[in-house]
Amino acid sequence: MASPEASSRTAERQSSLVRAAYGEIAEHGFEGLRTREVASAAGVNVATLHYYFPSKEALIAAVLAHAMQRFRSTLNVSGSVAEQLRKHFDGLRRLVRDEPELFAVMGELALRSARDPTVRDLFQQTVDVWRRVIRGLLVKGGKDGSLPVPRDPDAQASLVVAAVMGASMMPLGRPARLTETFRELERSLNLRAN
Amino acid sequence: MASPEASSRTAERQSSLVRAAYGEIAEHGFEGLRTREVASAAGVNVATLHYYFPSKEALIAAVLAHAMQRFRSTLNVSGSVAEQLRKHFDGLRRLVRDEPELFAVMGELALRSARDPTVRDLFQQTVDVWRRVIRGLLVKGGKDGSLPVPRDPDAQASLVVAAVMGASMMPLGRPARLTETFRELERSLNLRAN
Amino acid sequence: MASPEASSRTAERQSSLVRAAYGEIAEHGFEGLRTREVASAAGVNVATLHYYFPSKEALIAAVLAHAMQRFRSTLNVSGSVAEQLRKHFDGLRRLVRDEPELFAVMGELALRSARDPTVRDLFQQTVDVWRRVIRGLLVKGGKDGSLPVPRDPDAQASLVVAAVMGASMMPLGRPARLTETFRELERSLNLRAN
Amino acid sequence: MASPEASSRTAERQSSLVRAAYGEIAEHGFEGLRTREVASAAGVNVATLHYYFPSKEALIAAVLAHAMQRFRSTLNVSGSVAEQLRKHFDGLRRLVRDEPELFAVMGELALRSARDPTVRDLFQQTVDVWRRVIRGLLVKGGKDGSLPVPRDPDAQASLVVAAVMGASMMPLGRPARLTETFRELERSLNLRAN
DNA sequence: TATGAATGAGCTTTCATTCAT
DNA sequence: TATGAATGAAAGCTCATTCAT
Repeated sequence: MASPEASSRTAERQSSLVRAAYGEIAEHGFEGLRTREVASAAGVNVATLHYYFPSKEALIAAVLAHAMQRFRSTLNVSGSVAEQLRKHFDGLRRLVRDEPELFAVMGELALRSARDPTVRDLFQQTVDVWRRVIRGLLVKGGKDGSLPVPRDPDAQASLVVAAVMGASMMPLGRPARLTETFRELERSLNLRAN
Repeated sequence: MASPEASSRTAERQSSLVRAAYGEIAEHGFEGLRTREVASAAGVNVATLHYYFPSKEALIAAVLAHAMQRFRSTLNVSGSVAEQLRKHFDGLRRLVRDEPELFAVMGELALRSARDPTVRDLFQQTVDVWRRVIRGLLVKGGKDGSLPVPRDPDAQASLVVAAVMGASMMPLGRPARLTETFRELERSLNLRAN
Repeated sequence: MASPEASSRTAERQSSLVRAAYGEIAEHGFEGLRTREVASAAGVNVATLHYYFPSKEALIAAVLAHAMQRFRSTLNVSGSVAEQLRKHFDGLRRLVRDEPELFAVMGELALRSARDPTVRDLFQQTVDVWRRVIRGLLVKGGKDGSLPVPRDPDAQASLVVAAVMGASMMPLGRPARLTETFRELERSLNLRAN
Repeated sequence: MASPEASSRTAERQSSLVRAAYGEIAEHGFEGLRTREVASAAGVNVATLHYYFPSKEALIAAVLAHAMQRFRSTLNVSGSVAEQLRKHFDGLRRLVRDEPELFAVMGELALRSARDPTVRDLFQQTVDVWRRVIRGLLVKGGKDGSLPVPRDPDAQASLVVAAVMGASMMPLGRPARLTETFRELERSLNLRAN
C-alpha cells in the first residue's frame, strides 16, 4: 500500500495543486487567492485540497518552495565568467518570456516576505544566494581580466538584483521597458559592445 | 456656519482615514486591509469611515491618489542638471528613510496595477512621468557637458526606474542593500567621483 | 414663543414629513422605507425628522392616521340611499384615480396590521366603520324600497369591502380590471340598470 | 453514490429552506425577512442557506414559485360547471383554513409585484390564469344552463378575483368575515339556493 | 482517497438613532 | 429649530476549514 506509486500519486496531486495555486496567484495576487478556485483549477474538490495541504498557509509555503526552486534554476550556468553572466541574463529573459507567472508570483512573495516570516526566510535566502553568485562572477571576472575590476562588487551585485526585480516583478509599462532595462544592465557591466 | 474650517474638517477626517489606510496597507498589504482596522486606527467607528468614503474601493482610490502625489513631490527639484539628479536621489533616500510606508504602499499598488484598471491608469502615468523626467535630465546633462552623452537615454532611464523600484519597494534584505544600490546607481550615472 | 404660529409651523413640518413618508411607502413599500429618503423628500435632514418624530414607528403611526383619515373622507356623502352608495363608489373611483398612493399605502398597512397592534387597531376600526356604513345603507335602501331587501346585509357589506380592497389595494393586472370590478359590484347591488 | 436519493437530499434541504422562508414571510412580511432567521428555522447555519441559494433574492424566487404552484393546485377541479365552481370555492376555503400562511405570503407577493419585475411576471400570470378559468366556467355554465347567462363575464370574473384576494390576503377583522364573504360571493353567482 | 455538505468567524455595508453645535 | 457628524447593531454574503460518508 505504501508503495512508491502511492507516494508519487500524492506528489503528483500536490504538484498539480501547487501549479494551480501558482497560476491563481499570478492572476489574482494573494489578495484574490481562493482555495476553492485553486481546487477547481486543479480539477478537484476543495476538501481534497485540504487533504493534501492542511491549510492555505501550507499550500502557499509549497508554492513558495516551488517558485524559489524554479528561480534558482537560472543560476546554474557554466562557461567563462562573462559568458556565465550573459547566460544568466539570457536565462532570465527567457524565463520572463516563457513563464511570466513566475515573476508575478515572485513579486507577490517579495511583498509578502515583509509580513510573513516563513516567506521571508526562504525568499531572502534565495535573493542572497542570487546576489552572491553575481558578486562572485563580477569579482572573478575582474581577476581573470574578462571584466573590469569592480570597485564595489557588493553594490554592483545589489544594483543588478534590484534592477532585475524591479523590471521583472513589477509592471513598468510597455514590455519594451523590460527589454531595454536588461540591455542597459548588460552595458553597464561591460557585457555588451555597443 | 459654512466656514472654510467646516470643509477642512471633512478634509481632515478624510485625510486621517487615508493615512490610517495607508499605514494598514503598508503593514498588512491589500490582502490584510480591513475597513474596521482602518477606522479603528483613525479612532472612529466603521460606519464613520463609510460616511466619508462610500466604499472600500473609494478609500483605496484616495490612498492611491495620496501615494502618487506624495511620490511625485520628489520630482520637483531645481539647480544644474547633475544637481537635479543628485537631489532627486537624495529626496528618494530621505523619503525611504522617513516614510518607508510610502514604498510599501507603492509596491502593493504596483502589483495591484496589474489587475485593477483604476490603479493602473494613475500608477503607470506616475511611473511614466518619472521616467521621462529622468530621461530628460540625462539628455540635457549630455548636451551641457555635465554628464556623459547618453548612448540610449530611454534604456538608461528605464534602468534607473527599475532599480529604484526594485530597491525601495521590495524587501531585499538588510537596509544596507538599499544604500549601496543607490550609491552604485549614482556611480553608473557619473554622479559620484569614487 | 409658544404662539399658535410656532405650533402650526411644527404641524406643517410634521405634515410635510408625513406626506413624504406616504409617498415613499407608496413607491417602495414598508420594506423599502428609509428615514433618510423621507427626510430628503421633505427637504430636510434626517436629524430633523427625528426632531419631529421620535422614531420611525412614530412616523409610521402618523402616516397611518393620515391615510385612515384620508380614506374615511369617502364615507361622508349625502342624498337618497341609492345615491349615497353610488356616490360612495364614485368617490372611491375618483380617489383611486387621483391619489393612487393612498391605496398602495393602505395595502401596505393592511398587511402590516397583521403584525403591528398599533396599526391593527386603527386600521380594523376604519374597515369596520366602512363596513357598517355600507351595511346601514343596504338595510335602509331595502326599507325605503330604493334597493332590494338584503337577505344577508352583513355578508353583502363584507363582500363589498373585500372586493374594493382586493381591487384597489392590490395590483391585479391592467387598470381596466379595476374599472370592471367596480362596475360589476354596482350591478350586483342593483345600482346600475345594465 | 450519485443515487436519486442524493439529488433528493438537495431538493429536500431546498424545500425545507423554502418552507422556512415561507413561514417567516407569513409571520414577519418581506420587511422582516432575515436570512439568519430562515436558516435557523430550518435548523441550519446561514452559510448553509447560501450553499443552497446563492442569494436572498434567489430564495425569494423559490418561495414565489412554491406559493404560485401551491395556489394553482386549487384550480384543477372536475365535474359539472356549477360543481367545479363550488369545488373551487371549497378548495379555497379549505386552503385558507389549513394553510393560512399561503395567503399571507400571497398578499406580500401581491404588493411586491408592484415593484419587483420577477415577482410581477409570475404573480400576474397566475392571477390571469385564475381569472380566465373562472371566466370560462361562467360562460360555459351560461351555455349549458346550469348558471345564468353572464352579461359581462370578464367583469364578473374580475369581481370574484378581487373579492377572494381582498378577503383572503388581507386581514378584514374577525374570521367570520371571510366565511360570509365567500358565502355571499357564491350567492351572487347563483351557486347557492338561499 | 475523495467529496458534498455544513459551519464559525468574519467581511463590507446599511440604517435608525444620537449628539454637539 | 436644524444639521453634520458619528455610532451600535445588524444584515447579506464569503471563505477556510471540517466531517460523515
